[in-house]
Amino acid sequence: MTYAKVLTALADPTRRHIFETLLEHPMTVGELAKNQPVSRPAVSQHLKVLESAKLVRVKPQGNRRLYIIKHDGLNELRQYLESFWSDALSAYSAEITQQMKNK
Amino acid sequence: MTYAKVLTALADPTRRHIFETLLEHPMTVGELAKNQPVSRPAVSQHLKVLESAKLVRVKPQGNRRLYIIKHDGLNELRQYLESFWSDALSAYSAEITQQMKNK
DNA sequence: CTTTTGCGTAAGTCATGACTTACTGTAAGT
DNA sequence: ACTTACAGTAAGTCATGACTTACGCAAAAG
Repeated sequence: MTYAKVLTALADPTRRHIFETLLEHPMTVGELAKNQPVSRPAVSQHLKVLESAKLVRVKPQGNRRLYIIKHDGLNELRQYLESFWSDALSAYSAEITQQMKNK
Repeated sequence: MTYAKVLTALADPTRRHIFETLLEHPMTVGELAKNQPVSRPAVSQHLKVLESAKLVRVKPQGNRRLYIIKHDGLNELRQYLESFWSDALSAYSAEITQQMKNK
C-alpha cells in the first residue's frame, strides 16, 4: 500500500526535482538546498516524505547525511500501474472504448 | 509533461477510488456518486481533474454523461517511471547503492 | 573546550484544493 | 408545456501541506 505514498510524494514539483537531482548522484542536504529555490529545512522535510515513500535512503556520514536514491518506492508504483493493464476488468473497459471508436 | 497531472490526479484517494471504479466498467456521474462517500458535485470536479490528466474520457448520452477509462495518462506516467531505470545516471546511483550494501 | 558546520525539529503563516450547498441548463418523461 | 432527472458551475468553508524563521543538537575543526 506504499504506492499511495509514492504518488503523493512525486506529486509535488519540488519533491520531484529533489528526487530527480538525487538520481544523478547521491547528495547531502546542504548540496540539495543549493540547487533548490527553497530553504534547507524545506528540503529536509521533503526528504522525510521521500524517505517514508521508500524513494530515498540516508547514509549518515559523520556530520553530514548523504541521501541516495532507492528504487523500492518506484517499484511499488510500477506494480500498481501494471495492475491496470493485466486486470481483466480493465480489458473489458478497453473493449468498450474500442467499440465506441467504431461508431 | 502530462505525467505531473497524472501524479496529482492519482495522489488523491477519492480520485483513485473513482478511477478504479471506472476501471471495472464505464459509469455515469450519478452512479459513481452512489458508490462514493462524497457528493455528486465533488465527483464531477474530480472527473474534471481526471479528464485533464487524460485518465478518463466522456461519452455524452442524451441526458447523462458516461465516463470511460482512458489509458493515455497512465502511459505517460509509465513512460516517466521507466526513464528512471533506462537512465544511465540512474544506473550510476544504483551502483553506489550496491557498493554501500557491501559495507 | 569553544566555535563552526550540517541537519533535523518546532511553531507559525499562507495558499491550495477537497468539500459543501445553492443555482443553472439541458434532455427526457408525462 | 410542465415537471423531473442528470450533471456542470459558482461561491464559500475548512483542512492540509508547503513554506518560513528560530531553535537545538551532534560531529568536526580550531
